[in-house]
Amino acid sequence: MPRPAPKVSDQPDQDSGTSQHDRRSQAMRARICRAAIACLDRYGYAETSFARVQEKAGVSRGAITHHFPSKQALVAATALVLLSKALEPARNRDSSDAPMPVHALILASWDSVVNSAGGRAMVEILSACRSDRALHALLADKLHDWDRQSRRSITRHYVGTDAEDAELLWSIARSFLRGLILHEQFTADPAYLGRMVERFARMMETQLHLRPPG
Amino acid sequence: MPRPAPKVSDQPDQDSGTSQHDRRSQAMRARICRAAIACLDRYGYAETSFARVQEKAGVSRGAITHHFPSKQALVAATALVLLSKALEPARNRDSSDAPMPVHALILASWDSVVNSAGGRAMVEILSACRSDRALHALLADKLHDWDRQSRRSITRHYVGTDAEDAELLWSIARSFLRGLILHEQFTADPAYLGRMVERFARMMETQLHLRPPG
DNA sequence: ACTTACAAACAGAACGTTCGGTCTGTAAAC
DNA sequence: GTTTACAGACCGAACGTTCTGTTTGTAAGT
Repeated sequence: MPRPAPKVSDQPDQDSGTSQHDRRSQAMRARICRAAIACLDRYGYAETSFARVQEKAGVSRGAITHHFPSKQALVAATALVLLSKALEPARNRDSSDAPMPVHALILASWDSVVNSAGGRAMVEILSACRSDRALHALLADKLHDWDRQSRRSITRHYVGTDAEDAELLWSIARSFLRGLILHEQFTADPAYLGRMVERFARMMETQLHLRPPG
Repeated sequence: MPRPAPKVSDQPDQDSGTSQHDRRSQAMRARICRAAIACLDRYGYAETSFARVQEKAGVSRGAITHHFPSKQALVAATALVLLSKALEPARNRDSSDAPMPVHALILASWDSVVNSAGGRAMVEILSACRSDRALHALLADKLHDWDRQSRRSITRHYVGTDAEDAELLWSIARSFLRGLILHEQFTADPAYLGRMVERFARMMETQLHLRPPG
């Protein structure tokens, strides 16, 4: 028995990243995913090709195909990066800091999550999931998990009219903000989107409230 | 002066369709667009190719390229078909019939407009407009016109807290319903979407009301 | 400590397929 | 007889994927 079996999983272990191989590898993956986000935002899922990502990231073709066996695998990995980012605004309020008021939470979600390169890339990915079976197979479970996590995170700090109302309302808010990205095609005035967010936040704070302490 | 100049506009005149040529032509265009809607729904914008539409419509390649010089032109024409359909639920209430209550209006918009093959196709088109410059050029003005028309149609029958509030709220509702199409990727339970629509409608009817008669 | 073995990390050429667009040919309407 | 409405072959480009090198880190044997 000469040596240990080579790593099979493409999901790196918790304690990996210590060796030079792993560190280089992770850095390359992150670099490629960052380029993929930019391409998804600018060109959309269909026009996001290996060639485009390769150019944007400044890496070789082989580097991409080595880490991601297919286009779907690349986009799925990129989606996981985006999802973990999208959980942060709620997560950093979990422990010591006080949660934001509903109005501020919605405005912040729009400004720093949905209406950003990452947010627009995520819309592209969700849209692609509808028709790309391979992508759907790679992402469906992860999206369901993330959704559960997001809803649980909200009910910890906010309440509606009953127990499950808060998560229902927050799902509504997420849907609205996502739809707003597409609404940009209907109006030439970008400020109108801001007015919509503001009005929506005003409506939401009549239904969703900070959970009273204790 | 031998004959009138050949048709240039892809928008048929009001009084056309009388000759056999025109009737056949319009029927073919409608047939192709109907197939395009099905393809956009099932395969998405990127995978909606001439070959797919050709197969779905049961026509030759030449028939498509004859009526639509480019893929973008085909999709743009399809979008116009969908937009005119999406205006109907509000339009048939314009004259004799009484407008629907807010709650019913939202549920009806979801069931018969957004959550249908046409509604999902429209989401694909709006998403594609973000990155496809040629498609954007063909559709931007039409979308802006449609948006104005939709907002005007709403303010005729509904009121919010002030003059422009109703159209703001209706734009919000449209964005939410659109975003809901993409939310389907987050939950394995399709009934959850229905609960979201119901809850949203309940929230909306506290802000948007039927215009009092007179 | 030095060699050897080997797998992972790239690099880049090559592949077959499919795409959107064009181009020629034919039949029917006007 | 001229134009329109199709039919279908054809083309170059771009796509995702696969393949064959080359380099590099690292652990095992000596």
